[in-house]
Amino acid sequence: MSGSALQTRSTAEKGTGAGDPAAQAWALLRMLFGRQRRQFLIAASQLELHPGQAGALLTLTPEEPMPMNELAAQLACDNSNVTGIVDRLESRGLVARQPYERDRRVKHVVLTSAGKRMRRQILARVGRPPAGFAELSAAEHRQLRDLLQRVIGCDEL
Amino acid sequence: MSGSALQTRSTAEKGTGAGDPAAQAWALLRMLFGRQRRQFLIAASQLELHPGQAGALLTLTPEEPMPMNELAAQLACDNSNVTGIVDRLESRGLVARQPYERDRRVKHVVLTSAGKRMRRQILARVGRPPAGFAELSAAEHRQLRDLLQRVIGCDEL
DNA sequence: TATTGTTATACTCTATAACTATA
DNA sequence: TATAGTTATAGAGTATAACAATA
Repeated sequence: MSGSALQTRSTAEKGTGAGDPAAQAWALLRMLFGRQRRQFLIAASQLELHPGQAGALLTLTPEEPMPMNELAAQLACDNSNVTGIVDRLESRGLVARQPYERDRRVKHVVLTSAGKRMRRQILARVGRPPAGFAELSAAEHRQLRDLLQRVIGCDEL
Repeated sequence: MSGSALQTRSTAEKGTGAGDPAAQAWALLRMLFGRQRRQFLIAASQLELHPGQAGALLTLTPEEPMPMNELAAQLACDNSNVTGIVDRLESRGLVARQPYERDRRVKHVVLTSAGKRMRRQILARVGRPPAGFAELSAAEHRQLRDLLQRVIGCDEL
């Protein structure tokens, strides 16, 4: 389990650019999604984490605890699944379960310091933008940010 | 296996917008990645496909056959893994293995017509851009496309 | 000798259903 | 009655190692 068989090819990224600029822009975004996914899987493998475990570590914020419930929703999987994922992360000392006083059915998941360290390692591998990103000017970064805000429909940030 | 427990929440998408416009733009892109991933998992579940199977169907193009080898690289997983995924897709009649004359070690995977139909169904659920995307003007679509081209470092398209 | 794909193994992911404890 | 989390189960994903066929 050392990620030896994983590679970073980027072939088969063609045949998607037909049509108007809107279709082309969306095709480029989907290409970015694919690259990001591959990079994520490779990073997880190198850190000896299964994809679900790495996803959970990224979903958990270093600051605030998250109910198992919410974690399942973020990972788009069943609650019973999260039980197992948190079990394994807990047995490796990466997360901990905390009781929640205000509703005693709920358990909160928090990153341990080892978990925060591991999360930073994942982010160091997948959380950095591609090389071309840094070459944009400050004005272009603002332009891109504003366009993405409207695409997402998110007024915060 | 009917996707009943899957939801589309979009909470916990905050705390990532600190810093300069570049960091904000990248945070927005990562937010889009997360949304797209959740949408993909929900779509796969609704179509009674496991994530790996749906990923394989999306990776295969309707036109040209792909070696098992290449499919494994695209999915960032081991060759032995692809054997099982293709086995199950083949038993459902969604793909077929083809011999490759020029190198008889290689087998090509092709989508059957049922497989192409299923692929279109996946794309109908995850291949459409978010609502905000359609609201951009033609000029803004071109702007976004050009910025993304430079981010990706891709001169085609 | 190296590579493609398969098999065997062990472990993890995933959803469903049934269960406990709490609300 | 409804909800949060667990358990049990069955099937699928995942990497490693060993193997056969081919290059």
